[in-house]
Amino acid sequence: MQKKTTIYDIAKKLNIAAATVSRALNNSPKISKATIELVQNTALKMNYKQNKLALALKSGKSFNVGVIVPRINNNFFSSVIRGIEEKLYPEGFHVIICQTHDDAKLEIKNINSLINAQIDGILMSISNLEIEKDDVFNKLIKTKNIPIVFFDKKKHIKGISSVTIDDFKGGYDSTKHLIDQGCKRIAHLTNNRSFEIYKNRYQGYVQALQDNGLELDENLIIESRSNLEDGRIAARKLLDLKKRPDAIFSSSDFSALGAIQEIKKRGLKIPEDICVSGFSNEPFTKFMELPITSVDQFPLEMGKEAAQVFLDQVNSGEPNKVSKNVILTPELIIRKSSLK
Amino acid sequence: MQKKTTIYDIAKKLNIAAATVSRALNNSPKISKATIELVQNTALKMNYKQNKLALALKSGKSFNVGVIVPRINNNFFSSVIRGIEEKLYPEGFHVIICQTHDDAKLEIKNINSLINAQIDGILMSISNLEIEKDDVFNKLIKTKNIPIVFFDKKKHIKGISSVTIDDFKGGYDSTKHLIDQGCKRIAHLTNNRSFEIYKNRYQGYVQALQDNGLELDENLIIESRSNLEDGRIAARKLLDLKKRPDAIFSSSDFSALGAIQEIKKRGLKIPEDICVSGFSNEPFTKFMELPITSVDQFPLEMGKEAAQVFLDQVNSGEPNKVSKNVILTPELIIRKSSLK
DNA sequence: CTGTTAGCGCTTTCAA
DNA sequence: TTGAAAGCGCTAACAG
Repeated sequence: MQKKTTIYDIAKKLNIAAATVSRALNNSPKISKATIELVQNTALKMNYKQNKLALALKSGKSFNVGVIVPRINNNFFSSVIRGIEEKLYPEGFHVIICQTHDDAKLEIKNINSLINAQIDGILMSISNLEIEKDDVFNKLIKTKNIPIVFFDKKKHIKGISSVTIDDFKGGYDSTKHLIDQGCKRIAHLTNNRSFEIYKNRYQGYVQALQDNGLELDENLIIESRSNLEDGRIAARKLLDLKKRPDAIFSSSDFSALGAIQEIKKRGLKIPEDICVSGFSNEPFTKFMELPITSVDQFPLEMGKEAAQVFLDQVNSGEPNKVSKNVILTPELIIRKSSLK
Repeated sequence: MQKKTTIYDIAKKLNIAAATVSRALNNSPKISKATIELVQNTALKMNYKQNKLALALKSGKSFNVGVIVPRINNNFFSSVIRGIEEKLYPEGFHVIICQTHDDAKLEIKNINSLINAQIDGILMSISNLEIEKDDVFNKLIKTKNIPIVFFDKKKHIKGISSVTIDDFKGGYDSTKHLIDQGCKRIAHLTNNRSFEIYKNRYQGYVQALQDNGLELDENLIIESRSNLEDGRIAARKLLDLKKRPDAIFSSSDFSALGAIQEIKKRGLKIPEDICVSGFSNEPFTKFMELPITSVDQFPLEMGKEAAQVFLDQVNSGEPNKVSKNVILTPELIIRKSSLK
């Protein structure tokens, strides 16, 4: 194998100083056109590749940003990531993706790994609240001078920016739509309401009921995680009630799908007997034989916004002085599962 | 903001040499227990974090490996990545994920970005063949001394390892199963057969027909990409034939789903009128009201194997001397869509 | 067991 | 317009 060519190799070959090569490569205005051209041509010929590591060591910037998400194999997160990439690539940043698999320990580990890798910032959807995150983040902000941007799931921490959607509106609109369909007993599949997103969707649901003179029945509110199995279990509970619901607003497409499977299994008809709506507008909601009403969170936009906030902070010079909270507006997508 | 602490800060505080600190931090056996403990404790107190960049610059290794895939938002690729992570994290490597979105230009760009980031290896599912990849890769292997491992989609290049599944068997088994169901006119949705995976699935299909005395009808073979729309289009063509098929073996779950949608739209019954099977065992094939027969490619295993091959090469000292071709065995998962 | 020194590849003062 | 030299943080060879 042949050694990588460095600016010294070029310098030696041309009998000039390495510093000159460096400047020429960077198109410094202080260097004569002739030298610049000469250097750049020889660099090309010698197959020179800049060593970013050295640059990073020197400048203290790595031009890498870390993105932490629970998992990448769903449309929502992978779209957010795509949005981040689209915004950041042109600026010369690379994107390092880490998955937490909803494991708090792994999340902390990921953060530390990223710090070690000298990333210039972290964009993340926080996946755990049990550990005293504030400490971790406060240390992060103070010790290093690294901007952090939360998207989707956030925690309110001074100095940390966030990009979220108006989950309250998402919950409100979904519920209102079900009410408009004539539903009177609307159930809600919620999730850990320590997370703002779930709390807000829940509150939107409550408000819509209230605004329309419907009573809040605690029996119709079930906490479950965002997966099929939990959706099925929740549906079972609801269908076993003496007075079963005539609609379900789920804060997750996955549990909505689970619920649908269970409802059908019992021989009930959707939307005739029970209307169902989900949240996130995952592609499968559209592809199903029975397409599912859902709320689009504009993940691509969310990613772009998060990246923009990061860029703003980095470019501001004082990364953690300015922090910003962006709230995007979601859109209810009405499909067969709730359309009587 | 406070400057990051370096080994020099620790050294100064303890009145010892930086080298000693470095050794102590690395648990060198040449250092007294007392010093080691002292150093490590002060390091902890001073909130010292090793600067991996400096380490990388020094050692020439970054402990980062790059993974390049067309996209991360499908189960297959995200599972492979998960497998890679599981194998590599414990070894101290980090995983940088890049998406090509099937764009050849972007793929080359990604490779170069990764090289620039000084990654220690590349694991990838190659997504384009049109550019003279050999050159790119040969240069990569010779100039740098970086191991490359192909998984899923590969190209046969000397010195490059690969981990794939036995696609021939996947194609053969699927077709044989359809034949066993009594199907006589079995169509095949293939894809660009310049890629070995599609060629092999196709050949398995052909062989199964032949072994069972069925004739190969070119009209029943349609080239399409792995998405719903292409599946629909292909199905339309097939259903418009004078003698329409009684089964479809698709080399993609996505186009299988598209085909199913089209078949239903025409009022035909699955599996009664037409049996359908896909490839990849994407989760939705299981969740559908009509679960789809598919071929499991064991992506988690594939990722682990690819990572192992990478580790073997790195640890061999001469990364590109040893290359290895691993072939995993797929499994046909039979579901309603093909079970008469 | 520990210190000194050099060097990974690059940029950036300071001088010329 | 260019060169010399220092330094980013770390490790490793050599010396003691």
